[in-house]
Amino acid sequence: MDNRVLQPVDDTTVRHRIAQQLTKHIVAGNFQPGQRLTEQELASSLQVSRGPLREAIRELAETGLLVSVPYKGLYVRSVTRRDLEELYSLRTTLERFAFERCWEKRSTDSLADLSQRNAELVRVIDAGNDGLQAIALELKLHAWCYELSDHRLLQRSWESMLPNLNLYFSLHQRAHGRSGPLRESHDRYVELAHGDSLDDMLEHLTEHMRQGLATTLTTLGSNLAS
Amino acid sequence: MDNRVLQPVDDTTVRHRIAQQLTKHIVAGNFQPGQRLTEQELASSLQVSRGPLREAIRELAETGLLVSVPYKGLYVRSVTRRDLEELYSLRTTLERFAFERCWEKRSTDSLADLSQRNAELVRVIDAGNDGLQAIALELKLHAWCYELSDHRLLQRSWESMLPNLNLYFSLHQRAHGRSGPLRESHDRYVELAHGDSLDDMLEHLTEHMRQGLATTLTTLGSNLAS
DNA sequence: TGCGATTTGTCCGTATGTATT
DNA sequence: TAATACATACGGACAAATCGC
Repeated sequence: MDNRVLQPVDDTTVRHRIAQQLTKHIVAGNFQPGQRLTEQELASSLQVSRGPLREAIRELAETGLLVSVPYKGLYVRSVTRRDLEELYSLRTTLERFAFERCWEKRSTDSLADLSQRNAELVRVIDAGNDGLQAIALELKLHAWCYELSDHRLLQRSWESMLPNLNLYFSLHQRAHGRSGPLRESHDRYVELAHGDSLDDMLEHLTEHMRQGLATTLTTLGSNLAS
Repeated sequence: MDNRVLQPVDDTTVRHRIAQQLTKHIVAGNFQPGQRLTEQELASSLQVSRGPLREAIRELAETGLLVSVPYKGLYVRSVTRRDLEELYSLRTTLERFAFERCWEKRSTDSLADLSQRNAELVRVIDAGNDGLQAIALELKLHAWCYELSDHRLLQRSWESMLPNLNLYFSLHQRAHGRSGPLRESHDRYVELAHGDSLDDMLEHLTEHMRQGLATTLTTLGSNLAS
């Protein structure tokens, strides 16, 4: 029942803690998109030295949350319409692939797991007071097919998309006032995942993504950069 | 005519040079797969301090060429059959997506560019004395659809696969004696890219990948780890 | 055009934590 | 258990590059 949404964390290294802290701050909106960050500020505010901080910066730069330009500076990623379209289209491709890969691997246990994830998502949505948690649970629901696909490289790709998805959803929510994902938005998704037609699943998945992009674009609207 | 295959490099930072050097050494086989590396050795042999070295290590660890286990050590990636299958399957998915994306963007200029890349590949293969160059040119040929797709995130995905593909092909070549890609292996690929049927292109692409994986697996055979 | 200030990049010495023997 | 080797982390220093004046 506990079910930590966050990945089991290595608290062991400072570098990793810094990376998590930075990710959290960016997603939570404590930094403005496009804002410039200086290492000295970060180091002193996070109470760490520049060494592990710079290593953590390299990791976040790989996922795209931070943009590092040699000798010029460090910037928080700014989200453009193009970024959203690219992420959604690539994610659609990868999630379709994940379902193709996991389709034959489905079992009663794993399907029960999927339903469980949806139930928890619905529960938190109904509670209605923790949008960030709802976002995390929605992503945890979508993670199901990647985990089941048993494809480590695909899993890595998903995990590299995760921070960006978290950021986009979080921006969406802050723009839209308070609203996480819709309550029934994944019922058919889960239902089709239980069913017999992979084609139906893929088609709905594609439409689900298209819909998500559309609402995100309209909601964010003028809040997008460049 | 020059046409540097390698990306235009920032020589500006030591960190970047280290990352390139390490990549080159791993691909060239100067390190054994699974071999443990110590920072001090690397730092002294590369004549750099541990600071930028550790940052470069983070970058290579993200692409998978190096595996870093906190407080234990740093290891050169060892290639398993599963790794090959995963990379080929994911690459097939992404390259199909790239062609779908770039299909309408094709022009006489870009198609001439593609033919040019194939011509250079064939020329180096015929010369027959530079396998690594042939590998680089084959990858440059395949990069065409990613570049034309005008999808930065997809492009990034391709670039993160590149070092691994380089490594696999290089292993293949060292196991097979001296042999780069086959001379006519991409003629039909290029021909279909000029054609009118996206479906035919995608089908051939998928088969091309399947074939590549098969030959790689049989050639490497017992040289694979675990 | 140059100059100074700021910041990133780099190096080194040292101390601590961890794994392995 | 102790000891060794190494990764990790810290802090200070200097060099290099960028930006504003």
